[in-house]
Amino acid sequence: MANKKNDIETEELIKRTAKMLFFEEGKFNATTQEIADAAGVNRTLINYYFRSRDNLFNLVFEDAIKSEEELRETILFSNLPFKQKIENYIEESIRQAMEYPYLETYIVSKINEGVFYKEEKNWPRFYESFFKEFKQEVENGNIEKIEPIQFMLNVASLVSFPMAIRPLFQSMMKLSDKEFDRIISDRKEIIMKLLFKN
Amino acid sequence: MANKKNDIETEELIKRTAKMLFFEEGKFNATTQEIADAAGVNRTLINYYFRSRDNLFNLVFEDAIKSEEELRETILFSNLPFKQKIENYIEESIRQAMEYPYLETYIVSKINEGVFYKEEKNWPRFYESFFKEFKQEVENGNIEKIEPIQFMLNVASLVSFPMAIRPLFQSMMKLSDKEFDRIISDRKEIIMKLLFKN
DNA sequence: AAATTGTCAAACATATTTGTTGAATTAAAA
DNA sequence: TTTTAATTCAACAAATATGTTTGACAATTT
Repeated sequence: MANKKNDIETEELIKRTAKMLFFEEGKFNATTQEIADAAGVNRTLINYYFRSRDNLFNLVFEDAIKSEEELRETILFSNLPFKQKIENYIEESIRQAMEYPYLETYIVSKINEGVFYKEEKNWPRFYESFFKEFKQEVENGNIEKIEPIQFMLNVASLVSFPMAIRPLFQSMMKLSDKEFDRIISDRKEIIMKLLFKN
Repeated sequence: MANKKNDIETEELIKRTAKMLFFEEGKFNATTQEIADAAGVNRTLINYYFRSRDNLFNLVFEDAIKSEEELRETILFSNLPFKQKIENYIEESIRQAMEYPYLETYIVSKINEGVFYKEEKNWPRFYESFFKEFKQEVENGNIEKIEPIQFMLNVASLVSFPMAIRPLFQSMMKLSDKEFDRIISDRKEIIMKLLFKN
């Protein structure tokens, strides 16, 4: 059994193409035809492999959520010192954001459409150890005293928002792609200096 | 000539309803039928007043852009001291964001769809005076030395992002509406402390 | 060689949405 | 009261998107 000619390739190709259209080009409402064209395959293959458009969309969406979760988890729950964790997180977020500029926006807009968030874990508890470390840093005088959740919001905001509004911001400020990329690259250091006292 | 019965009301009602659906409820893909239902009028009236769906959408979109521009301009180019300006801007942004939680996301997603940004002004020049003031603040030691554009990104990010990801963040962190509103309300002070040294 | 699998192509049914039209109704203006 | 403008209703055409079916073809297993 298994596969012939193209092996799994085509199924993966379609998924990857959808991913590219969504997250790299921001075409959130791509039709099956557009996806098929971009992938260079027949439209019927989308139904052949994924049964329905919704199915494909959900698969891609869950992949996206998962990859964001993994990013958070692997870094934030590592054994590195707190400050190092944050630094790695910022770095990795920026890297991901440059690869998939529209990923954040896509997830947000999906949630807005009512796509429910899979809540397998109890996040507040999950974050408890992280919060503990954070409080320690505050006590040590390395971070201004605020709620941990506000700190998280600060980090996420400073990292993700610029990418989310990239098209708007670029056209407003008349920035070339290159200029914007440079600005983003400079952000890690800026954000770190904002978040930590020393 | 002029108007009978309902005066301008209905036309305005439809526009306001669309605005509500988009910016308060996040229904970015609302159909003409949905808008008509929400407004309690017949669907044909949308064509009657706005000729086409696109037209209505563009009107609402331009209104949105304009109100954001006005917000920026009236505050950032006032005669208040720099720090006061920023404080007012944050305050007003938060207020607007609580009234229209999805406004920011809507604009971003529209831009992503390729709706061009009306560039009547040359923003970089427009911001020059603001940049000047900023540099003065840096010299006075009130703000960490960074590029003005990075400062702007910081402000916008810290203010707008939390609202943009509200649904995602709330369900992730299991926060009630009330709790989240409280967190947002606390942000002004937090952001100010982050941005200014003293 | 025969059966299976992946792929394409064309055609079709169905659903959804938009925009239009014409007739009827209501209420206000003249 | 007559006229006019706002509004509803029903029906329809056209466009677009989805999902299904069927037949063909090629390549690969069996």
